Amino acid sequence: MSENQLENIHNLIVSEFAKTVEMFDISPSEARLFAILYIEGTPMTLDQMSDALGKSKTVVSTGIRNLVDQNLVERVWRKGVRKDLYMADAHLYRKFMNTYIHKWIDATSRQKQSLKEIELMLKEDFHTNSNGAESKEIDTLYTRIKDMITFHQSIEHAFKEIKPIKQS
Amino acid sequence: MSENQLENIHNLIVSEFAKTVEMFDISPSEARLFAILYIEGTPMTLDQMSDALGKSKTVVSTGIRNLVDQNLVERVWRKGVRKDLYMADAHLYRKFMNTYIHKWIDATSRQKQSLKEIELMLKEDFHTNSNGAESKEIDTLYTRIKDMITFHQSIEHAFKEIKPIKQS
DNA sequence: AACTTTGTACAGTATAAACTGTACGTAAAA
DNA sequence: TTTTACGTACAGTTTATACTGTACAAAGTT
Repeated sequence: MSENQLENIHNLIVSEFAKTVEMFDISPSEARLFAILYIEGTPMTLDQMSDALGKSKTVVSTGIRNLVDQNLVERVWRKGVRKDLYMADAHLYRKFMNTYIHKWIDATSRQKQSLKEIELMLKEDFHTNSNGAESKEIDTLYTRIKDMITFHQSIEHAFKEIKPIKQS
Repeated sequence: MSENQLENIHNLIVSEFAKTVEMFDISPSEARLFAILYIEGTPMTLDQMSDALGKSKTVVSTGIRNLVDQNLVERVWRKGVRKDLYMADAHLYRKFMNTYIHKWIDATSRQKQSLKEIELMLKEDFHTNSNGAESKEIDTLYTRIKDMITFHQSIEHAFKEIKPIKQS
C-alpha cells in the first residue's frame, strides 16, 4: 500500500520532469527516458530502462544514443558488470540551457548570414536593370530583408544576454 | 529571365525566413505561410496564399487561423473587397520573442509549482512511517526534486533576464 | 572450441500528422 | 428571390513518425 503509493509519486515526478525536458526539443519518449534515468540517480542498464519506460529495448537503445550524442547522458563503467550502464548528467542547467542557448545563437547567426548573402545577390543583379513593376518589388524585398536581419540581431542579442549560471 | 531570377530570389528569402519562424515552435507549413505573407507585405486572400504556398485552400484556412490565434497575423478589411484579407504583423521581435519568452516562463513556473506540491505529498506521507529501503529512495527523490526546482528557477531567471527590445 | 548474452541494424507494422476534395452554411451580387 | 462566391467542417487519403520483433555481429563465459 505505502509501497504502491511511493511508486505513484515516483511516477508523478518522472512525468512532470519529462515535460520539462520536452521543452528543450527532445521527443516525448526520450524525454521520459532521461527523466527516468535522472531521477533514478544510479546507473541503469538497457533492460532496466526498457522495463521502466515500458517500451522495447530497441527504442531505449536508439534513444540513449541520441541522449549520449547530445551529451545529456554518459556511459559509465562498473567493475564486474557486463551490461552497458548509463547515467544522466547531474548538471541540468549547464547541460540543457547552455546547449539550448548555443543552438539558438548558431542558428540565428547562420540564417542572418544567409540573408545577407541574398541581399548581396539582389544588389548585384538589380541595381542597374530594373523596370517599374520589378523595382517596386525589389524595394519591398530590401525592406523585408533589412527587417529580418534586425530581427536576427535582436534574437542573438537576447540569447547572448543570458548568463550561464553555476549550479549542480 | 530576369523575371524568373527575381522569383528565385523571392523564393530563397521565403525559404530562409520560414526556417527562422519554425524555431518558434511553428509547423513548417504554417511557418512558410507566415513567411510568404510577411515578405509580400500587402494583404493577401486565401486563394493567393494557396497559390503561393502550393497547398490546398483548406490548409491555408486552418493555418491562417492558427497564426491569427497566436496573434502573428491579422485580418484586415479593405473597401470593396469581398474576400477575407490577411496581413502579417510587422513587429517581428515583439510578437515572436516576447510570446516565446512568456511561454517558457509560464511553463517553467507551472512545473515548478507541480514539483513543490509533489514535494509536500512526499513530506506528509513519509516523514513518519518509512522503513530502511524505502527511506533511502525517499531521500534520493527529495534530492532530485530540490535539484529540479533549482533548475526551473534558473530557467525562469534566465528568460526574465531577456529584456524586450523595441524595434519595428 | 562451443555456447550465452548483449546491443543494434533492419524490416515490417501501428499510430499520428498533414494534406486533399467534397459538401454545406453563410453572405454578397444579380 | 435566385444565383454565385467564399470560407470552413468533415471524411478519406497520403505521408511521416514511432514502435516492435527478429536476426545477427561482437564480446563474454564455460
